[in-house]
Parts: sequence; structure tokens; C-alpha cells
Amino acid sequence: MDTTIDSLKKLLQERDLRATPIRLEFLELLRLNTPSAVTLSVIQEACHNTDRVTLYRTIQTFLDKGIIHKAHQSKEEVYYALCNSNCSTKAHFHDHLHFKCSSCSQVTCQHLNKEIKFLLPSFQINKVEIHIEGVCNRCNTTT
Amino acid sequence: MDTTIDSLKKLLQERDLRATPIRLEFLELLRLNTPSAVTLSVIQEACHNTDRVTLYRTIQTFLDKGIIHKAHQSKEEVYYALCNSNCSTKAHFHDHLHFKCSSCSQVTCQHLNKEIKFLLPSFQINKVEIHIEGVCNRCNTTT
DNA sequence: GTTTATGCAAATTCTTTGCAATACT
DNA sequence: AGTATTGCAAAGAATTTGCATAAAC
Repeated sequence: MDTTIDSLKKLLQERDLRATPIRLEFLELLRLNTPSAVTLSVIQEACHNTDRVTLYRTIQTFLDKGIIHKAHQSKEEVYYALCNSNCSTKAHFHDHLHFKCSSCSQVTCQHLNKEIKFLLPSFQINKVEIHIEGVCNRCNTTT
Repeated sequence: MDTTIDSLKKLLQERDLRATPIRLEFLELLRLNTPSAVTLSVIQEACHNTDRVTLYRTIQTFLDKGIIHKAHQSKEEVYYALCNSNCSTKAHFHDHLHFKCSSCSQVTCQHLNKEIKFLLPSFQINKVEIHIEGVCNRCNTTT
């Protein structure tokens, strides 16, 4: 009956990771918060009986395996969120839009569709930042 | 004759900051690298005779006063760049586009014009990330 | 002369590493 | 049983704080 846990277990096993209680709790936390991203400190608070070192390692493992991604990194906090199902160890698909509310500090995370319509109605936009990674023309031509 | 130094001095004095050699050297470094952003480690290397603590404090002061901004923060490095002239202690205008080359790791920083044309020719784009800050509809309506 | 910046020392916080014990498959 | 994961201890790195000295205005 518990399909939620089962799907999380499957997610882990597909990537050759063992389905431990800590990892399942971690993922369940992120899943429950979708589409909002969760800060490290919130994760640490939620998993207060888990050693910090383990959380650091868990995060690193999940980043490597394409299970989570950094949704936003401000000076104060790093926000993490679940990757979409296309992500894997080999490739991450990170074309998305992060919206951080200046009031409640929540970061929500939506996938970008081809036609970028980011005049989100009823959102008061104060800051837009587009970060693009790739290969610049100088590096492109010298290759 | 030295209008460059003079304009940097003016930039500082307009914000009630003293024009010390360290600050001028710092700003000159960023200015020379425009439109590329400069990492903290590069700054530290360039200002190797300056105490680390002083650099930390200088960066914090400049961020507060709207003289510089973080162009991009990856896991490894924070990149800083000069703000445009519209920024001040009161308000930052941070609508810009950061492009990080996967090959040379350079981050370049361009202001966004209203019509977002980010299909930069001759740039091979691997990752697009849009970060928007503002007030979400939930916080907006409860105000 | 007064106030702001800087440098040094030390404290604090954050993150990583090594290794033994434990838990998963 | 065999391998991956976790916890603890400790090392290492990064950042912050306090205070006395020095420099800018």
C-alpha cells in the first residue's frame, strides 16, 4: 500500500544506492515540500538525530546521482530540491526557474517550458537573475 | 589626469567610505576585469599583501553599499563584479544575465534589456537557470 | 583631532577525512 | 557474507569578532 516509500526506494535502487531510513526520510522531506526547495538548516533540523557528517555525505551522494539539485544559493543558505525524473548520474537537466519570495524566503522551483513566460501573474518581481552555463565563443573557436 | 582613480574615489566618497589604497586597488581589479566577474581567490591572490580579514570586510562593505554584487555562486567559488551605476546603499538593480563558461570558468555579466534575447549566438548553452526574487502571491494577498 | 580602516590574534563555525561499528542486500 | 552506510573523533578550512594601531578626512 505504501507506494510513496516504495517509489523512493526504487529511486535509490535504480542508482545503486541502498534504501536506508535516513535517505528515505531525507527524500520524503524534500518530496513533501515540492515545489518548494528546502534549506540545509531545515534539513538538519528535521533530521536532528542524524549526524551532520552523514547529512553532508547524503547531500553529496544525491547531487552526484542526480536525485537532488541546488535550487538556489544565497549568502545565507543553500536550498535543495528534488530533481525531475529526467535527471540521472550521467546528466542533469537544470533548465528551471527559481522564485524566491523576499517575504517568506521560500524558494519554489518550476521547470522551464520552451516559451519563457516568466511574467508570473500575481507575483511581484523585484529581481531577475539568469544564469547560463555553456561554452563561450572564445573557447568554442579555439577548440 | 588620473580620471580612473578619481572616479573610483568619488564612488567611495559618495557612499561615505574612505578612499584607502586597499579599496582602490580592489575596485581597480574588478573594473579591469569588466564584464567578467572575479572570484574571491583571484582577489585574494591579487591582494596578497592585504590581510584576509580586511578583504572579507571590504567585500561586505561593498556589498552593503551597492558597489559590488555576487555574480554567481557555485559550490566552489563566489564571483564578484561591479554593480552598475544605478545601484546604491538603498537599492540594488540586479536584473542581469550571468554566463559561465564551462571551459574557462569565466563568468561574464551583462545587463538585461526588457526583451530577453538570450539566444546568444556562438554560445553553446548547456544550462539555463533563472532566479527571480520578489513577493509570492500568498504573501502578496495576506498583506 | 576625530573617526574610520586595518592587522593581528583568537574564537567560532563549517566542512572534510579516517576508521571502526552497524545496517542493508 | 560481503559491501555500503553511518557515527564518532579529530583535522582542516573558512569566516567572524575584539581590540589596539594606523591612516584618512
